[in-house]
Amino acid sequence: MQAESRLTIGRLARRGGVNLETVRYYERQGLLPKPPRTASGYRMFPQDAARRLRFIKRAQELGFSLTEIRGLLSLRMRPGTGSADVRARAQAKIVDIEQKIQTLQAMKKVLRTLTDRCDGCGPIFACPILESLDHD
Amino acid sequence: MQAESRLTIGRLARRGGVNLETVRYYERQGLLPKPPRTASGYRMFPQDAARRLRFIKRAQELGFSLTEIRGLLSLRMRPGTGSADVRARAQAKIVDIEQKIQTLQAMKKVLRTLTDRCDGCGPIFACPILESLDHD
DNA sequence: CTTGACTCTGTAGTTAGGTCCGGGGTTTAC
DNA sequence: GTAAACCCCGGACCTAACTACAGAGTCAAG
Repeated sequence: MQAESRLTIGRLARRGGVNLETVRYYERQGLLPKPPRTASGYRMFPQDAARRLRFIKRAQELGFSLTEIRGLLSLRMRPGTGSADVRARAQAKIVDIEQKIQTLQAMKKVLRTLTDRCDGCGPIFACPILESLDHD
Repeated sequence: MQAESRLTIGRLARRGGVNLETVRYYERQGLLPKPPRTASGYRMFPQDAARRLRFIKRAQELGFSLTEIRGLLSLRMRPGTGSADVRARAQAKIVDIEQKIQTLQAMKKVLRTLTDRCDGCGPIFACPILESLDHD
């Protein structure tokens, strides 16, 4: 009925790799903007809703809660109003992200010494592996 | 009664920055080894249990589930048996971690263009910010 | 013009990861 | 030696983030 340029909820769910009910849930939670409806009440999502879904999923895998993700998604510039606030929030998020990266890098390093050194399985006993990324 | 070298559950919880009940929960879930008990049944944890708690918390913030964390914690070398398996699992985790790092770096980059360019708030309208870390 | 796949709303159920509570023993500090 | 603070266990409860269902309307294919 509609052109291919808009997605029904089912198509969107498949493209975004999530359950159909999840799409509705995200809409209720304000993570997806309320889409226009057809005369009969069907939701018709813009194409880029799928990208947004995938973004949400990725951010979740990185430990962001839906509330935090809502915050991230709201970080878009409208010229004039509130740009200083947006800037500040973005900067805070950057710090947050940098910390995550650092912790992950520390984890990776430890895991790599494990795979490297223990290749021939030398004289290492139960080395206190993961405990080592502590220091604070 | 006991020397300072072992922790009661309450002390451990405070040092690890978690609720006391969480410690018991983690013990049940096999994330903390079952500690020895005093004659009256009190748990006495070794000092490094606190480090382990903090590790768990951090890993959670990075999006690892308790099940995955249990897997990470079991990656310690016992010479001889199963070291090839451990090696393989560690390598898989490294790949996993690298992906997380990459996604975070992409996020960070986008946020930085937001804070940098929109400093004087130039001619940018609602730039499709976060959607841009998509490409796959 | 009917049949099967899709959609709607609203409500209920599920899972992971905790958190709280009550009734009871134990330890420590005054 | 007793009150405050701590610990035990088992089980109920809680929040976030889904997921399923029921009962009814809609759309597309043959």
